[in-house]
Amino acid sequence: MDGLDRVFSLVSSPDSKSRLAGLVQEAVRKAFPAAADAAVDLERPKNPEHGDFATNVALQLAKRVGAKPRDVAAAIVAALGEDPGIARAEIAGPGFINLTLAAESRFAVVDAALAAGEAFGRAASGADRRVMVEFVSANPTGPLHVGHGRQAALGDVIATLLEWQGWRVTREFYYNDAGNQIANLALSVQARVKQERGEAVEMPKDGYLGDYIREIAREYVATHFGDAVGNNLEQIRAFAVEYLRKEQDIDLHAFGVKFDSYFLESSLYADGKVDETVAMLRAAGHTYENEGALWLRTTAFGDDKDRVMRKSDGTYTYFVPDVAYHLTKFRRGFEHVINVQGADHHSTVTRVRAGLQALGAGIPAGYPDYVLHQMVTVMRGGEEVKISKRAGSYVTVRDLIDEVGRDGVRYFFLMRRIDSQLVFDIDLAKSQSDDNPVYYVQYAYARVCSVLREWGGAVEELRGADLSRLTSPYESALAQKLAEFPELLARAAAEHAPHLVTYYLHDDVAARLHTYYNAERFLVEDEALRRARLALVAAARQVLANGLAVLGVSAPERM
RNA sequence: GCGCCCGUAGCUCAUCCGGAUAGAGCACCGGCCUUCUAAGCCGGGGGUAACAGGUUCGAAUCCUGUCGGGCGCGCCA
Repeated sequence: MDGLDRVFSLVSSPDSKSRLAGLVQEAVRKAFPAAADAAVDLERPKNPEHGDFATNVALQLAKRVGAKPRDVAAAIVAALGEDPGIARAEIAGPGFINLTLAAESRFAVVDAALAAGEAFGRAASGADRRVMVEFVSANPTGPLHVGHGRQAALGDVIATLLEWQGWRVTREFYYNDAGNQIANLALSVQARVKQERGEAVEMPKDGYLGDYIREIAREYVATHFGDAVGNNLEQIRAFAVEYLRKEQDIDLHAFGVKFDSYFLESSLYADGKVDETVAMLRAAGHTYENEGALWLRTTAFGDDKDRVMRKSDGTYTYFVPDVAYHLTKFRRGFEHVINVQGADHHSTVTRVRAGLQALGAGIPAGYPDYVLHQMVTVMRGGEEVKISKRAGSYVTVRDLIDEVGRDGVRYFFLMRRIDSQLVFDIDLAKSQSDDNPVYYVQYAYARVCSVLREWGGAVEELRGADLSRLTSPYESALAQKLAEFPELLARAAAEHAPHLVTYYLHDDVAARLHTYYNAERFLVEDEALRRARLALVAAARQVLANGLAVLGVSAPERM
């Protein structure tokens, strides 16, 4: 039995939700054999008077078995019988069944968290299956902008969440290092190179105007010699792409994001993958020629208009290498692929999927998954910040990290729902106050560490504390929230929703800890009571540490 | 015009695979420091969940329409 299984069995211990759900399921089977297949969902009621768990199964079954919901609930409760883990089973409202755990079950999470340590919250549901998360994938034509930052944070944390569920994850970065935009980059740098050398040349139409183009040109001039140096466009292109890729790597490293693989669009041409894809599409019979261009009939696969594959000038649109690229993902063995992109790219979703279907290569219809995030705006001093000196028309990730720090930038990018627009408030992110969520959570962690330092908190000594001494409602509320951590991570992973983790850490753990500190004291005469309280906060510390680890945000022991 | 996302307290936002009295923080009002970080805590006021219909025992949540905001609609990527 490896570590993951061990932890999984711990959090699925006899006190867990899944065991209770099983018991209720069994009771339903006994009471209503005809409805034995009914799904039993347990939820955590918001109102503590409604017990530790509640199920609406009686309400859902009522119509099917032709009885009143409360009568159905009564029959299920009768069939449930006695169980040592359940203190009470009550029928409430229109027909909810509310289950209250025995006290020792309620605090079982404390020992589970202390025993599992850094692994608390991990699960094995991914079963070691492979999944690729592709994210950032910025063109090497300039510094990373704030949208890339949101993508970097989201992609990295979604990947981590999947790892915690037992998936084998590959983080991949796709470089569009071919095509018009790169040609435009090369021409822009070339113009600046010539200007550096005193020639009066104009910037190309639609050229890149940010200061970084000058930086690249200066660096190029400083390292390349000879009269013709400004004329070697291919060399300038290669130099500029290399320069910007290195820049992006530096920024991503500073942001704490690591990729397992980098895939170059240019390799698709070099390896014949683009030609192969075109040949496959033609052979599948979904292409046609019109006005000198080659088209793909994507309308046959749900698109609202057909798409050009090969332009009348003989070059391919970006769409063809995109399809070729996703074909390689499938052929590399990734049956599950998640692409993290800005919502401004949402039109590619249908198109790429249609192209993959048209290949007739046996790729499933919804392939790949997309996570599309909405746009980011940056605020400072109550006003929108739209430009940076270096990039000209946009704010860079580096600007944010330099000003706010890695932890703050990551947390703020993760804090909102993916499909909500995000306002990045620089002043708030920088502030050292409890208004700043990341500061608040990190502070809560530092303060737990301080309490345990002060009052003796070696985890080994706290395990096995007599938790029946914990009787305050603050304590059972905190324990219940800690017990939800594994479920919370499972849900965040399944829904690709890192923001759930930020709200959980802030509202459910950090805020409850502050309340608890104020309500109860640790300096108490009663040694056993003190140990029980310290064991509970030590479990909370572990949850905070693990949650922050998932987010890639540091957990400082002192602040 | 068409497609996707959003509209929840004065402000910033949670809740959304339908559940019980829609929750946090800020701001506002009133309390709480002999002990662990007061950078804190407790209590209070504040809601037609944009609007109008529909489905349902039950709708912020699902469906339809209207209005408002963002993004996209190229032989650019």
